[in-house]
Amino acid sequence: MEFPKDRLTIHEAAEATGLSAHTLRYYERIGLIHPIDREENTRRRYTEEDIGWIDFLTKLRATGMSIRDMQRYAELQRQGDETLPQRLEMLKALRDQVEQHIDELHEHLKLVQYKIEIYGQIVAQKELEKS
Amino acid sequence: MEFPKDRLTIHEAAEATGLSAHTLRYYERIGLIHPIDREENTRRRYTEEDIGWIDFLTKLRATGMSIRDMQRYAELQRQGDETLPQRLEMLKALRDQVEQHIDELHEHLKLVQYKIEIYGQIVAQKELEKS
DNA sequence: CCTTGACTTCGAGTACACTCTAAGATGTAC
DNA sequence: GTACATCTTAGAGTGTACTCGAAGTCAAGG
Repeated sequence: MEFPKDRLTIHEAAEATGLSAHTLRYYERIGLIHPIDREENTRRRYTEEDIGWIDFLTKLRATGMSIRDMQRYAELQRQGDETLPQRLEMLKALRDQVEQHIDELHEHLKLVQYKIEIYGQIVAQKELEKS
Repeated sequence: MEFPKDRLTIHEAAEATGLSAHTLRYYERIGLIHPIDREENTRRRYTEEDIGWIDFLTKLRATGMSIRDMQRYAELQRQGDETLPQRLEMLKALRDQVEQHIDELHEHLKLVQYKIEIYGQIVAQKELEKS
């Protein structure tokens, strides 16, 4: 068995974040995640803070931010507090994009909903005719 | 010059739909669009109806529907009215997906907004200190 | 000690959705 | 009728974001 662990193995981190171990290594390789500490051997051990950062990344991903932009954001983050204004700008741009995307989805949703109603009526009508 | 045209060339169709001529041919090749009529020569001429269908496709795309699913939908459409129930099901599934996606975007937007506020305060504070 | 299995790196492979190119045919302008 | 632009097809190439595989290392259990 192991020691009481406040730090997660790569598979536990994968479990916790919803990413695969492959993807976690990939993200680290391309600089989205800082080099994770290795404990007592060559293997990665993830802290709660690491998991928090990865969760934030997956949320950025889910908003549609590209890997390239996430790399840029992570790089700024590593450079410390003097990059706060740039990060703020990135987040504002992201917010605007996401809001626009949501509006567009609502627009398209209306059309889909309209088609559902039309098709639904026709299908219901045919059901009636059959009986 | 040409004859009074109620039908669009591929570039006019591209203009009208926001897709490229390349993409229009590609969509036709993979069966998203039925074979477009060729008028007086070998060249495609798009009707208003064609444009309408392509607009619908781009809206489906914009909701996140995959090319594969759009192929399936287009195939059902070609098979005629007896496939209405299946198409209805696809649209309902799409609607649910899009609604879920919008909810998720709202969730992430909240986080981004929160960060913007925090970072905004810190940045504003630093501005004050400088002066 | 030796097997088993999970970890490591790093480069190759995959899926998706285009996007472009080459080679040839055809239409339009002078 | 001869440039020149624009169309055609089929197939190759691109960008993005993973995803996998091979080959090697390491650690615990029997």
